[in-house]
Amino acid sequence: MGGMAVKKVGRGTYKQQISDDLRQQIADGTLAPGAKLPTEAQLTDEYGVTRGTVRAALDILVNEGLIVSKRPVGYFVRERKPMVFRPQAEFRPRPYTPEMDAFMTEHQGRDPEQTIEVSIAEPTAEVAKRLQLKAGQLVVARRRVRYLDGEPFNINDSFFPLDLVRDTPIMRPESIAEGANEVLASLGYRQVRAIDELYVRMPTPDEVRRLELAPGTPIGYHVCTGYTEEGKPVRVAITVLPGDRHVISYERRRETPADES
Amino acid sequence: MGGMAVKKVGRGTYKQQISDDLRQQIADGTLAPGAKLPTEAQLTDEYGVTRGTVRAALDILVNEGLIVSKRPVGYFVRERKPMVFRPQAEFRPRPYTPEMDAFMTEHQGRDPEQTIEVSIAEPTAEVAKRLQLKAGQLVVARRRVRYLDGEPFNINDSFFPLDLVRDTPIMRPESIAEGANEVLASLGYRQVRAIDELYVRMPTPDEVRRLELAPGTPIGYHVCTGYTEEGKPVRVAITVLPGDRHVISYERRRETPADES
DNA sequence: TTGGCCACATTGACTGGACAATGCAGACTG
DNA sequence: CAGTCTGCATTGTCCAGTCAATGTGGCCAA
Repeated sequence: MGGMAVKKVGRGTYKQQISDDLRQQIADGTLAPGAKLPTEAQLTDEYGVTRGTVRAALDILVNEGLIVSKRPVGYFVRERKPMVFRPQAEFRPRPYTPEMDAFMTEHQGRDPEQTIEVSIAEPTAEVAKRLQLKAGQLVVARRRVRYLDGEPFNINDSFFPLDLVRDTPIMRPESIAEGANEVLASLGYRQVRAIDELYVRMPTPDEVRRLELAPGTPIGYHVCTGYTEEGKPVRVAITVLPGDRHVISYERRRETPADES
Repeated sequence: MGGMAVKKVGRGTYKQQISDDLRQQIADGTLAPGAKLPTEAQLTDEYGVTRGTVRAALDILVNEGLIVSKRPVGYFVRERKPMVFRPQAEFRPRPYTPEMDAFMTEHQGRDPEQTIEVSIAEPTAEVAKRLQLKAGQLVVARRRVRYLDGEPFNINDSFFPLDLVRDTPIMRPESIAEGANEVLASLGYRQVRAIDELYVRMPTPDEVRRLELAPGTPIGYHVCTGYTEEGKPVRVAITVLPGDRHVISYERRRETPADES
């Protein structure tokens, strides 16, 4: 066969074939993370289809989060190095087990920053329900965007009933050295229980913008509700975690030595 | 204005405009969950662009998981009603708190099924690392697909070191009444600690097929490693959770009454 | 009433173009 | 040598069309 290498027919449509081939090459390391893919024009020649078809194939991989396009340079295999997100950290300072480190890439020597914005607002239905607020009750919203090495890493919005935290350090738009939970505790609202909910979904355009997400990046939407000993909810924290930058991790211990399902 | 309603120019490209308009209508309820969108032809007329452009706009929404196309009927707004996935359930039978029910849709009166497939296999690197296996050591893989109302809900693959579970009920391809964990416990490998890792990503084509996922559906990839009192890992369970069908939930209690970050 | 057949509306896949936008590298200039 | 400009390869957007695949619903016959 001469110069015109036209791939023989395989299974499925052209765009399926092309994206399958490329996906395979990414999986087996032929195309390593960070590597440049063939250009659209090259793939057009190679498979003997039009550029539109090649673009459709590449779009599939983009939406799977496997590649990104850097206009006008080319397409590249994405690389991901997630950091560990541990919701338990606030209740459990450092009872870390050595086994964990084995399969997790820690972020060390990176440069953390954050922006803080505090406002008094009407709670969304989502927040009002979890804080068990009556109509008209307001909340204090502390909105943070956290950066690592200058890149946005996650969004963290905390909500407190206004009645509880009026004229406290929580309402100042700056970092709270001792932590917001400690401030609540000193006000008599020590949290002893929390419920975490985690939703997995695609980001809204707003989240894409704020977190500078590449197409095909899903997010974890983490809602944490903190309760006092009496069962009163005093805090809702919503964290948006880009899937390509986080691993969420929990450590659990058996509590009842007896039965299980 | 007469019949030919051509939308005036807004911000961004045509496909951005069109997808933004539709997304807005979905968000504010003009297009309710389950509602049918205008056809491609209608949108083509309405915006005065070609069908290719309209399709590009619709593709955006499909990949955001907001709509699905039902060929050849039309596009529809997706509806999601997630069930609760509680990794803690195995260690913590029913210490349920009433607050939880408030914001979660429980699955009741649904028809659960599952398929089970057992094999002896070489562990993947992912599994071998977590089970701290040496090269050549084999594992028993119990692969399950769980269905609810006839639809696949999640994939659950459990891996055990072959040495530990040879000739036990774990190797039989049927449901284990008392639970695999109890079998392990009776063999002297009672799990008292577990580490959960959760990755958020787009599914592989294989996962799309097995879980019958609609395009634009991300997944939660949950890896649970169970340890005995002595710190020996005896079980790795990998669960693939479609984002549109699950909420992952944890309940936490303060353990050290003292400090926090 | 029931079952089968078929037209039709609608989405899916693809062709073959055109022009715009943009980062990069190499040539040019001071 | 440093800075600027410019050509160019490459991706982004869009047009105007063709043919294929497939549920749906209506029509018709048994």
